Amino acid sequence: MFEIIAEPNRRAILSLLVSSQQSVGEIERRLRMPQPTVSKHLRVLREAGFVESTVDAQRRLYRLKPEPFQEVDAWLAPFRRFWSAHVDALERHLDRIDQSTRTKRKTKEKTTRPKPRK
Amino acid sequence: MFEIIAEPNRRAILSLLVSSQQSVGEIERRLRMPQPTVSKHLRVLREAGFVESTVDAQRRLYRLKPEPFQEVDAWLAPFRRFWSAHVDALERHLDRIDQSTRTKRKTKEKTTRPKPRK
DNA sequence: AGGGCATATGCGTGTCAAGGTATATAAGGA
DNA sequence: TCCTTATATACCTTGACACGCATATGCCCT
Repeated sequence: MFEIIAEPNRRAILSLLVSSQQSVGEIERRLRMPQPTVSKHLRVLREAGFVESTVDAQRRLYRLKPEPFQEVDAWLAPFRRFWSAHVDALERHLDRIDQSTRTKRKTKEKTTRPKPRK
Repeated sequence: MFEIIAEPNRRAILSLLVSSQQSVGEIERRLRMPQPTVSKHLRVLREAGFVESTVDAQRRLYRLKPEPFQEVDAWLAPFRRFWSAHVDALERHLDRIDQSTRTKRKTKEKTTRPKPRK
């Protein structure tokens, strides 16, 4: 599953689909990627459950499926608990990325974290 | 960065380090992985900023660094907003994984669904 | 039916990364 | 100093995969 999102073109496709569903041609056009490449990546994404497609005449409309993303999130969970212990230097980092999100998150996450034992 | 965590052995190492820092020998022993393999993966992880090491006599103690995980989380963020629109059957799933996080997130996120055009 | 558009698939090729084995570096203890 | 432990690196081989190109499949329209 991680191998799927390790491929930059596939991540680009996923990021494109997050706004709304797209046809193969639209993806090809927006990402300036040869059509067989798009189709092949879509196949991989479909078989991995990241996307699904519906038929619209000759076109196929692709859209995201939530499950794999949740699995990634689930894998990330233990590490999230870990890094919330290190909220010092990374506050600045998050500030740069998204000010408002960081602020909200900060108010609701307290730093009660497992310490390194040993 | 995604290529880093795409490798199963590396994910195993990261999961092992989440509890506490470990020496190369401990990782080798616990994961039953040849020592050069461990060292090579640790090198990749170190150069990608996932881990750092301190010297303890002849040993090197490796521990996690938070930054790359935050980046993964940041990449996941837009998709998280997406899948929270599909919160039906997966509610139970998330409940099992992390009760408090899910609840908090849900309160602040609205359901903005892309509509099927056509 | 035939032609054009939209998408999928097959094949050959090059690249890159992981594993195995051997060896190098370095610190500790006798 | 010599030996042992701990970790890192070098070299080679192999397999997976992404790409380009060509072609196949399928639907629409006239």
